[in-house]
Amino acid sequence: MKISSRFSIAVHILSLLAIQPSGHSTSDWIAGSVGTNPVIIRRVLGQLKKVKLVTVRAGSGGAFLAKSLSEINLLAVYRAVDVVEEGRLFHIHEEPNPACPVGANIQAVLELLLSRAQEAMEKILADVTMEELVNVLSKQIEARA
Amino acid sequence: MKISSRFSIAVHILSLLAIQPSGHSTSDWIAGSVGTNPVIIRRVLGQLKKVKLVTVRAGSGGAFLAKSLSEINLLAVYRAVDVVEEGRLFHIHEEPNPACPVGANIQAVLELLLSRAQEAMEKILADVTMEELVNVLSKQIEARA
DNA sequence: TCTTGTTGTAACTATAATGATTACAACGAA
DNA sequence: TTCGTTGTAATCATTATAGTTACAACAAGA
Repeated sequence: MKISSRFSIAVHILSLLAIQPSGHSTSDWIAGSVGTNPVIIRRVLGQLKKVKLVTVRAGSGGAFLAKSLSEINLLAVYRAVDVVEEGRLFHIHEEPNPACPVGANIQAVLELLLSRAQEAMEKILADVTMEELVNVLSKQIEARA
Repeated sequence: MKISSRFSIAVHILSLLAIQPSGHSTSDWIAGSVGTNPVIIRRVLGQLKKVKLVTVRAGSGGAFLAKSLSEINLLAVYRAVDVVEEGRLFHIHEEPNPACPVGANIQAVLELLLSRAQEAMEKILADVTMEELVNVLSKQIEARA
């Protein structure tokens, strides 16, 4: 099991739009940087557009950031691309036997404990903004230039 | 995307073995409590056996805890059933364009930041023992009895 | 020793998600 | 009006999950 690469692709797209704000960022051009098909990019852009993280120009083409980087955190991106149903990172088996004491109560206990683990993960995502990420990325680019 | 229910099934099995240590815990009987097929149970038991969390009696049948509950934490169970490849909760797109500054560096940055999120989640799992879980479960059982 | 119930596994199926791709109508600016 | 682009549907291959049948190997009691 892995969380869909839609998430990392979305972060890649936002980074491009931040670092290359002047360019004509068409789905074709973005796809060239991400290494995938333009349709994949359009689909992710559609999801980012729906939550107003980007604007996309139909017809003439091009995508643009709709918020400043400091206003975008990774959890918002993660939610936007819908890679994990909210509160449902762990799949708890759905039909334990209600006639068995353990079966009747295990779901509630697992939900309680596992949601904590999930929340810890999401808190880290919420605490990282695209601004910080782009800073790290820019330093990395300079260091290897 | 969801983390396979093998994990929650494994926790269910261990809870049963803890709460019902006297019984004859065959895969058939366990399957009745979990609400699935005995073969599913045998496969999970096989994984738990491999890391010495349980012993299983071939022939005459039955599974038994091989460690005390306080020695088993949820991360060990999670690892045992192999639901997430180590360090790979997030699938980072694999072929960004090395000729593009962002493409050439995004993987390293994402790996750094996302592994932190993953580690935060796993730390919670590591901090919960089966002993604590069974305590919570037992209280839940009593409260609803 | 034979019988019985169980485990361990292979093989197969159905279902769902992912990622890629083709195709094309709708759009917008030059 | 043309041309490049977006938005979206449809299709496909691949993979993982969960369930199921089948059966050899096994262990212990009768």
